[in-house]
Amino acid sequence: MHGKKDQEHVRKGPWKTEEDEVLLHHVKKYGPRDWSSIRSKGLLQRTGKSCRLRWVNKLRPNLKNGCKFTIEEERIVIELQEQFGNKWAKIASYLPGRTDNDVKNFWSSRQKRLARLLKTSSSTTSKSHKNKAKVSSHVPSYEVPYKFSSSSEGETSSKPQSYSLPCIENSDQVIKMVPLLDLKKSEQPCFDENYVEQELTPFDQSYKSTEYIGFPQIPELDTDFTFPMERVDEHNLFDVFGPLETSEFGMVPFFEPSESCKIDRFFDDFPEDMFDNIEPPSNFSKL
DNA sequence: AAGGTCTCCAACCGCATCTAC
DNA sequence: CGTAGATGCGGTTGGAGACCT
Repeated sequence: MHGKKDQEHVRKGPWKTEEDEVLLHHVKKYGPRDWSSIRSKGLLQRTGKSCRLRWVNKLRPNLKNGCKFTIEEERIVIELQEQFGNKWAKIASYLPGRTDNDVKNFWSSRQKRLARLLKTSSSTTSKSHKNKAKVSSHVPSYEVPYKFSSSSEGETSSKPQSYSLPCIENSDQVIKMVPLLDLKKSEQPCFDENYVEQELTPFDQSYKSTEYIGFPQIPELDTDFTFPMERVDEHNLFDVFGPLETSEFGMVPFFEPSESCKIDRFFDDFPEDMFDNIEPPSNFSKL
Protein backbone atom coordinates (compact mmCIF):
# COMPACT_ATOMS: atom_id res chain seq x y z
CA MET A 1 0.00 0.00 0.00
CA HIS A 2 1.79 3.04 1.23
CA GLY A 3 4.69 0.91 2.35
CA LYS A 4 7.07 2.65 0.07
CA LYS A 5 6.08 6.03 1.29
CA ASP A 6 6.39 4.84 4.87
CA GLN A 7 9.83 3.52 4.24
CA GLU A 8 10.93 6.85 2.90
CA HIS A 9 10.06 8.47 6.15
CA VAL A 10 11.74 6.04 8.44
CA ARG A 11 14.60 7.68 10.22
CA LYS A 12 17.66 5.67 11.14
CA GLY A 13 20.97 6.31 12.76
CA PRO A 14 21.92 8.17 15.90
CA TRP A 15 19.16 9.67 17.99
CA LYS A 16 18.82 13.38 18.48
CA THR A 17 18.04 14.89 21.84
CA GLU A 18 14.69 16.07 20.58
CA GLU A 19 13.78 12.56 19.54
CA ASP A 20 14.75 11.27 22.95
CA GLU A 21 12.54 13.85 24.54
CA VAL A 22 9.59 12.83 22.43
CA LEU A 23 10.19 9.20 23.24
CA LEU A 24 10.51 9.93 26.94
CA HIS A 25 7.33 11.90 26.85
CA HIS A 26 5.52 9.04 25.20
CA VAL A 27 6.75 6.57 27.78
CA LYS A 28 5.82 8.89 30.57
CA LYS A 29 2.34 9.15 29.23
CA TYR A 30 1.63 5.61 28.06
CA GLY A 31 4.33 3.50 29.59
CA PRO A 32 6.98 1.50 27.76
CA ARG A 33 4.67 -0.03 25.19
CA ASP A 34 2.83 0.76 21.97
CA TRP A 35 6.08 1.59 20.31
CA SER A 36 4.61 1.46 16.87
CA SER A 37 2.02 4.07 17.73
CA ILE A 38 4.81 6.60 18.18
CA ARG A 39 5.32 6.54 14.48
CA SER A 40 1.72 6.08 13.47
CA LYS A 41 0.84 9.17 15.46
CA GLY A 42 3.55 11.02 13.65
CA LEU A 43 5.49 11.78 16.80
CA LEU A 44 8.69 10.30 15.45
CA GLN A 45 9.82 8.86 12.17
CA ARG A 46 11.35 5.88 13.86
CA THR A 47 10.13 2.33 13.75
CA GLY A 48 8.62 0.83 16.86
CA LYS A 49 11.59 -1.45 17.13
CA SER A 50 13.97 1.42 17.03
CA CYS A 51 12.03 3.28 19.70
CA ARG A 52 11.91 0.29 21.97
CA LEU A 53 15.60 -0.32 21.55
CA ARG A 54 16.43 3.27 22.32
CA TRP A 55 14.35 3.16 25.45
CA VAL A 56 15.68 -0.15 26.65
CA ASN A 57 19.30 0.61 25.98
CA LYS A 58 19.63 4.30 26.68
CA LEU A 59 16.62 6.03 28.15
CA ARG A 60 15.37 3.62 30.74
CA PRO A 61 15.89 4.89 34.27
CA ASN A 62 18.68 3.51 36.41
CA LEU A 63 20.86 2.46 33.56
CA LYS A 64 24.57 2.45 34.19
CA ASN A 65 25.30 4.30 31.01
CA GLY A 66 28.90 5.06 30.28
CA CYS A 67 29.98 3.08 33.28
CA LYS A 68 32.37 0.26 32.70
CA PHE A 69 31.64 -3.19 34.02
CA THR A 70 32.88 -3.67 37.53
CA ILE A 71 34.95 -6.63 38.46
CA GLU A 72 31.97 -8.17 40.16
CA GLU A 73 29.81 -7.68 37.11
CA GLU A 74 32.46 -9.17 34.89
CA ARG A 75 32.65 -12.18 37.13
CA ILE A 76 28.90 -12.63 37.05
CA VAL A 77 28.77 -12.38 33.29
CA ILE A 78 31.51 -14.93 32.88
CA GLU A 79 29.80 -17.34 35.22
CA LEU A 80 26.36 -16.88 33.73
CA GLN A 81 27.59 -17.12 30.19
CA GLU A 82 29.08 -20.41 31.10
CA GLN A 83 25.81 -21.47 32.64
CA PHE A 84 23.30 -20.11 30.14
CA GLY A 85 25.27 -19.64 26.97
CA ASN A 86 24.70 -16.48 24.95
CA LYS A 87 21.43 -15.65 26.62
CA TRP A 88 22.31 -12.02 27.00
CA ALA A 89 18.91 -10.84 28.10
CA LYS A 90 18.82 -13.48 30.77
CA ILE A 91 22.30 -12.65 31.93
CA ALA A 92 21.50 -8.94 31.93
CA SER A 93 18.58 -9.61 34.23
CA TYR A 94 21.09 -10.53 36.91
CA LEU A 95 22.85 -7.21 36.47
CA PRO A 96 20.86 -4.19 37.58
CA GLY A 97 21.32 -1.29 35.25
CA ARG A 98 22.80 -3.36 32.48
CA THR A 99 21.13 -4.23 29.20
CA ASP A 100 21.48 -7.27 27.04
CA ASN A 101 23.32 -5.07 24.59
CA ASP A 102 25.81 -4.07 27.28
CA VAL A 103 26.44 -7.66 28.18
CA LYS A 104 26.71 -8.69 24.58
CA ASN A 105 29.18 -5.94 23.83
CA PHE A 106 31.17 -6.70 26.92
CA TRP A 107 31.38 -10.33 26.01
CA SER A 108 32.36 -9.79 22.45
CA SER A 109 35.10 -7.33 23.27
CA ARG A 110 36.31 -9.70 25.95
CA GLN A 111 36.44 -12.47 23.39
CA LYS A 112 38.38 -10.29 21.03
CA ARG A 113 40.74 -9.23 23.76
CA LEU A 114 41.37 -12.81 24.72
CA ALA A 115 41.91 -13.80 21.14
CA ARG A 116 44.45 -11.08 20.80
CA LEU A 117 46.03 -12.05 24.08
CA LEU A 118 46.47 -15.60 23.02
CA LYS A 119 47.64 -14.64 19.62
CA THR A 120 50.18 -12.35 21.14
CA SER A 121 51.34 -14.97 23.54
CA SER A 122 51.73 -17.41 20.72
CA SER A 123 53.73 -15.14 18.52
CA THR A 124 57.40 -15.55 18.94
CA THR A 125 58.15 -11.90 18.88
CA SER A 126 56.13 -10.80 21.87
CA LYS A 127 56.53 -7.26 20.62
CA SER A 128 52.99 -6.41 21.28
CA HIS A 129 52.24 -2.86 20.42
CA LYS A 130 49.72 -2.26 23.10
CA ASN A 131 51.74 -3.42 26.02
CA LYS A 132 50.91 -1.14 28.86
CA ALA A 133 51.92 -3.96 31.10
CA LYS A 134 55.42 -5.02 31.66
CA VAL A 135 56.15 -8.58 32.65
CA SER A 136 59.17 -9.87 31.05
CA SER A 137 58.22 -13.01 29.46
CA HIS A 138 59.10 -16.43 28.69
CA VAL A 139 57.71 -16.87 25.23
CA PRO A 140 56.69 -20.34 24.33
CA SER A 141 58.75 -21.53 21.47
CA TYR A 142 55.95 -23.36 19.80
CA GLU A 143 53.32 -22.01 17.50
CA VAL A 144 49.94 -22.05 19.09
CA PRO A 145 47.00 -21.71 16.81
CA TYR A 146 44.18 -20.38 18.88
CA LYS A 147 40.52 -20.44 18.48
CA PHE A 148 37.41 -19.35 20.24
CA SER A 149 33.90 -20.33 20.08
CA SER A 150 30.97 -18.99 21.93
CA SER A 151 28.08 -21.26 22.22
CA SER A 152 24.51 -20.36 22.57
CA GLU A 153 23.52 -23.92 23.07
CA GLY A 154 25.16 -24.32 26.41
CA GLU A 155 21.88 -23.68 28.08
CA THR A 156 20.52 -27.09 28.62
CA SER A 157 23.15 -29.69 28.44
CA SER A 158 26.36 -29.82 30.29
CA LYS A 159 28.25 -30.98 27.28
CA PRO A 160 28.62 -28.00 25.02
CA GLN A 161 30.15 -25.83 27.64
CA SER A 162 33.58 -26.99 26.85
CA TYR A 163 33.17 -25.58 23.42
CA SER A 164 32.29 -22.20 24.73
CA LEU A 165 35.50 -21.81 26.62
CA PRO A 166 38.48 -20.06 25.29
CA CYS A 167 41.16 -22.52 24.47
CA ILE A 168 44.57 -22.73 22.99
CA GLU A 169 45.45 -25.66 20.87
CA ASN A 170 48.50 -27.05 19.32
CA SER A 171 49.18 -30.44 17.93
CA ASP A 172 50.03 -31.94 21.27
CA GLN A 173 47.62 -30.39 23.60
CA VAL A 174 44.53 -28.41 24.36
CA ILE A 175 44.67 -25.70 26.94
CA LYS A 176 41.31 -24.63 28.20
CA MET A 177 40.52 -21.74 30.41
CA VAL A 178 37.72 -22.63 32.74
CA PRO A 179 36.26 -20.36 35.36
CA LEU A 180 37.77 -21.47 38.60
CA LEU A 181 34.47 -21.40 40.39
CA ASP A 182 33.20 -24.08 38.10
CA LEU A 183 35.74 -26.54 39.23
CA LYS A 184 34.93 -28.75 42.13
CA LYS A 185 37.11 -28.03 45.09
CA SER A 186 38.98 -31.20 44.64
CA GLU A 187 39.59 -30.22 41.07
CA GLN A 188 40.74 -26.73 41.64
CA PRO A 189 44.21 -26.15 40.51
CA CYS A 190 46.98 -25.76 42.97
CA PHE A 191 50.27 -24.12 42.39
CA ASP A 192 52.27 -27.16 41.61
CA GLU A 193 49.90 -29.01 39.44
CA ASN A 194 47.72 -26.63 37.61
CA TYR A 195 45.85 -29.48 36.22
CA VAL A 196 42.45 -30.93 36.48
CA GLU A 197 40.92 -33.79 34.70
CA GLN A 198 37.61 -33.43 33.02
CA GLU A 199 35.76 -35.56 30.63
CA LEU A 200 37.17 -35.09 27.20
CA THR A 201 34.85 -33.99 24.50
CA PRO A 202 35.02 -35.77 21.22
CA PHE A 203 36.77 -32.74 19.95
CA ASP A 204 39.43 -33.04 22.57
CA GLN A 205 39.97 -36.71 22.29
CA SER A 206 42.10 -36.38 19.29
CA TYR A 207 44.62 -34.60 21.38
CA LYS A 208 47.26 -36.13 23.52
CA SER A 209 46.38 -34.16 26.57
CA THR A 210 44.09 -31.48 27.77
CA GLU A 211 45.07 -28.82 30.17
CA TYR A 212 42.55 -26.79 32.14
CA ILE A 213 43.85 -23.63 33.56
CA GLY A 214 41.96 -21.33 35.80
CA PHE A 215 40.78 -18.47 33.80
CA PRO A 216 41.35 -15.18 35.58
CA GLN A 217 38.49 -15.37 37.94
CA ILE A 218 37.55 -15.20 41.52
CA PRO A 219 38.42 -18.28 43.47
CA GLU A 220 36.41 -19.50 46.40
CA LEU A 221 38.29 -18.48 49.43
CA ASP A 222 36.59 -20.67 51.95
CA THR A 223 38.81 -23.50 50.97
CA ASP A 224 42.49 -23.69 51.05
CA PHE A 225 42.40 -22.74 47.47
CA THR A 226 45.27 -20.73 46.27
CA PHE A 227 45.40 -18.68 43.18
CA PRO A 228 47.91 -19.94 40.70
CA MET A 229 50.12 -16.95 41.10
CA GLU A 230 53.18 -18.70 39.98
CA ARG A 231 51.73 -18.60 36.56
CA VAL A 232 51.93 -14.89 36.56
CA ASP A 233 54.94 -12.80 37.14
CA GLU A 234 52.92 -10.00 38.56
CA HIS A 235 53.20 -10.54 42.25
CA ASN A 236 51.18 -7.59 43.34
CA LEU A 237 48.33 -8.73 41.22
CA PHE A 238 45.96 -8.84 44.15
CA ASP A 239 46.53 -5.22 44.86
CA VAL A 240 43.98 -4.34 42.28
CA PHE A 241 41.32 -6.44 43.95
CA GLY A 242 40.85 -4.51 47.11
CA PRO A 243 39.91 -5.84 50.51
CA LEU A 244 37.86 -8.91 51.07
CA GLU A 245 34.25 -8.47 51.96
CA THR A 246 31.06 -10.38 51.94
CA SER A 247 29.34 -10.24 48.68
CA GLU A 248 25.65 -9.80 48.17
CA PHE A 249 25.61 -12.77 45.91
CA GLY A 250 26.27 -15.14 48.71
CA MET A 251 29.47 -16.04 47.10
CA VAL A 252 32.89 -15.34 47.97
CA PRO A 253 33.73 -11.86 48.92
CA PHE A 254 36.54 -10.82 46.87
CA PHE A 255 36.33 -7.34 45.59
CA GLU A 256 35.28 -4.11 47.06
CA PRO A 257 31.68 -3.97 46.00
CA SER A 258 30.71 -1.41 43.48
CA GLU A 259 32.92 1.47 43.71
CA SER A 260 31.46 0.85 40.37
CA CYS A 261 32.82 3.22 37.90
CA LYS A 262 36.06 3.72 39.65
CA ILE A 263 37.23 0.19 39.49
CA ASP A 264 39.43 -0.59 36.59
CA ARG A 265 38.37 -3.29 34.29
CA PHE A 266 39.31 -6.67 35.44
CA PHE A 267 41.33 -7.80 32.51
CA ASP A 268 42.92 -4.48 31.94
CA ASP A 269 44.83 -5.08 35.09
CA PHE A 270 46.41 -8.21 33.88
CA PRO A 271 49.45 -8.15 31.77
CA GLU A 272 48.41 -8.89 28.28
CA ASP A 273 51.04 -11.49 27.85
CA MET A 274 50.38 -13.15 31.15
CA PHE A 275 49.96 -16.46 29.45
CA ASP A 276 53.41 -16.26 28.15
CA ASN A 277 54.38 -17.81 31.38
CA ILE A 278 52.42 -20.92 30.80
CA GLU A 279 54.89 -23.69 30.58
CA PRO A 280 55.38 -25.36 27.26
CA PRO A 281 53.38 -28.52 26.84
CA SER A 282 56.05 -30.98 27.64
CA ASN A 283 56.34 -29.68 31.15
CA PHE A 284 52.83 -30.10 32.26
CA SER A 285 51.12 -32.65 30.21
CA LYS A 286 49.93 -35.41 32.39
CA LEU A 287 51.82 -38.59 31.90
C1' DA B 1 51.91 15.40 13.51
C1' DA B 2 50.01 11.94 10.67
C1' DG B 3 48.40 7.73 9.51
C1' DG B 4 47.19 3.14 10.84
C1' DT B 5 45.08 0.04 14.10
C1' DC B 6 42.26 -1.18 17.85
C1' DT B 7 38.35 -0.82 21.05
C1' DC B 8 33.97 0.33 22.40
C1' DC B 9 29.31 0.81 21.76
C1' DA B 10 24.97 2.42 19.51
C1' DA B 11 21.97 0.83 16.40
C1' DC B 12 20.48 -2.10 12.64
C1' DC B 13 18.79 -6.58 10.83
C1' DG B 14 16.58 -10.98 10.70
C1' DC B 15 14.33 -14.39 13.07
C1' DA B 16 11.51 -16.13 16.98
C1' DT B 17 7.86 -15.63 20.03
C1' DC B 18 3.82 -13.46 21.83
C1' DT B 19 -0.74 -11.40 21.49
C1' DA B 20 -4.95 -9.67 19.71
C1' DC B 21 -8.37 -10.25 16.52
C1' DC C 1 -7.20 -21.90 14.51
C1' DG C 2 -4.80 -18.81 11.46
C1' DT C 3 -2.86 -14.47 10.58
C1' DA C 4 -0.83 -10.01 11.16
C1' DG C 5 1.30 -6.92 13.90
C1' DA C 6 4.03 -6.08 18.06
C1' DT C 7 7.67 -7.21 20.81
C1' DG C 8 11.94 -9.58 22.24
C1' DC C 9 16.38 -11.41 21.32
C1' DG C 10 20.96 -12.44 19.45
C1' DG C 11 24.24 -11.49 15.80
C1' DT C 12 26.48 -8.09 13.28
C1' DT C 13 28.10 -3.69 11.59
C1' DG C 14 30.03 0.81 11.27
C1' DG C 15 31.59 5.08 13.20
C1' DA C 16 34.02 7.71 16.70
C1' DG C 17 37.61 8.14 19.57
C1' DA C 18 41.71 6.22 21.82
C1' DC C 19 46.00 4.43 21.22
C1' DC C 20 50.28 3.15 18.88
C1' DT C 21 54.14 3.61 15.67
